[in-house]
Amino acid sequence: MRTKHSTNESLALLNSFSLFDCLSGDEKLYLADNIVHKELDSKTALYHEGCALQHLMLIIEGIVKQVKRGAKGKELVIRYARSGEILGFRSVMTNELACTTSEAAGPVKAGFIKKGCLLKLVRTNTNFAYKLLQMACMELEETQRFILNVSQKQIRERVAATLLHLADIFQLDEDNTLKATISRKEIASAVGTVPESVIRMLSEFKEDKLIELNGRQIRYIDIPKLKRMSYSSFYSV
Amino acid sequence: MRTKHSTNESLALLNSFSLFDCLSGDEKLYLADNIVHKELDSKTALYHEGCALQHLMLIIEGIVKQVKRGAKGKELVIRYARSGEILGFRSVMTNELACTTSEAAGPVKAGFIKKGCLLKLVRTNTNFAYKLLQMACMELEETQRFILNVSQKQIRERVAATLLHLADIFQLDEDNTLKATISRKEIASAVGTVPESVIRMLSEFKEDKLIELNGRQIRYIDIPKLKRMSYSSFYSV
DNA sequence: CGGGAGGTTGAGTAGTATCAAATGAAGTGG
DNA sequence: CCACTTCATTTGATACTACTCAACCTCCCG
Repeated sequence: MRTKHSTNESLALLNSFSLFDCLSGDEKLYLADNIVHKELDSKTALYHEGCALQHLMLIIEGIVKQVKRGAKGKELVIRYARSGEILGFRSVMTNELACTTSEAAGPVKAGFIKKGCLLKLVRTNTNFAYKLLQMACMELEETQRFILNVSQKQIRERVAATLLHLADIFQLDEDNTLKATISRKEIASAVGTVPESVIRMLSEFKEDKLIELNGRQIRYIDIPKLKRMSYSSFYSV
Repeated sequence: MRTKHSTNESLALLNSFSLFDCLSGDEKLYLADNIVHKELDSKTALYHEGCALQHLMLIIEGIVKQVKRGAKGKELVIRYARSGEILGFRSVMTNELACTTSEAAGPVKAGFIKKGCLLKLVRTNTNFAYKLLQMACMELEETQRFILNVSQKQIRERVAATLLHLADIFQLDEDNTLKATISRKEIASAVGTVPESVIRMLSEFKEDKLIELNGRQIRYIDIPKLKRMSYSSFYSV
């Protein structure tokens, strides 16, 4: 779904992304005029693995789940991106195919910026290029930490870490309940395991009074203990 | 060990890195005057995890092993970088601490460029910033693929993939023997497992006539089969 | 010759995945 | 409102992978 927006609205949007701080007024105006706003229903894909991306995407509102498909079609959630973050710059920058699929986890408002439009700015404004570079580097570090997580930790620690990460991303309500209902299968994809293993761990955590479960609702009881459990996690800190 | 080099030598060096293609003559000159050449013995560290890096490092000759320390001190080889590649730009760009340790795998010649010197170029030459950005993005993709590898594949496939990767990095001699002798422990770190598991796999591979072993020497017999084995590997292709 | 480090092998085991079955929840259509 | 279907979740039993631990071997060096 594509919606119309005034230049002013688009400008305000740009100003809410620190990435664009370094743009001049003219540059912002140029960009603002070239942003297409879209509202996406839950589970709609912003782009698919294997496609050549033509746009950089700004998440204005909502959460976007970035997924990578592995052998046997087993999915792995690489990252949950939230409002203020951007998507697709890897493929846009390198001209290579997207190596992940991104889909809305819940209703999402996003801004699409044409590749050429972005590249023009990158090539004329060094500070902007520098800022993007920093972003890429930070994402790189996160990803490298993630490797240790998946390769050296046990399921118990990873489930704990994932729960904390989900709390951080989707937030908790006043009752300490996760503001999102996520299927066991999806949690498994984020942990890097199968749903059964997740269920067993959640049951254990419930037994140990770390969390309470009510259908898909998860209420966090003992967050400090979860943190200790996920020790050396890249999620926490 | 630090050695003196003429500006001309340094210039020639810069020209061998495609990264610097986009620099003007003056910029290259500036950089050339600010490169410190070092020759490092095997196992010498170029930098340590947890340090704030003050230099970008160019690998002029040799292989550098990038390692990350996990829980219980278990090491994981994130990457083998070869001549023509650069190290340390993540930390230099983001001002964050190095999240890996890099050490020479065999004798290495490297060029060190001061952080400030590099940043000056990044901030004045957009094409250069863009090029660095592309590099970061490519490394990001590799790292993401690596995640799938470690998280979804079995040891057998990962050992096969690692053998192929090692062959790619260190090259084979006319006898198809790996031009490097690597301890089982190090192979294990690259695979993400313990030495015993590596040994068992290597023995199996030997049994199946995929490789021949002679102490630390590995001779590759059936590379196509190894490739099939490591299917969907990020190393091969 | 003794000691140490790396390498190899085997036995035992912990941790996960797989498979199958039972339960529960959410429609759907009569 | 109730059967019927379908899908997600849960639980149990079992298989298997890969790690741990311990013993032994081999080579090298003092």
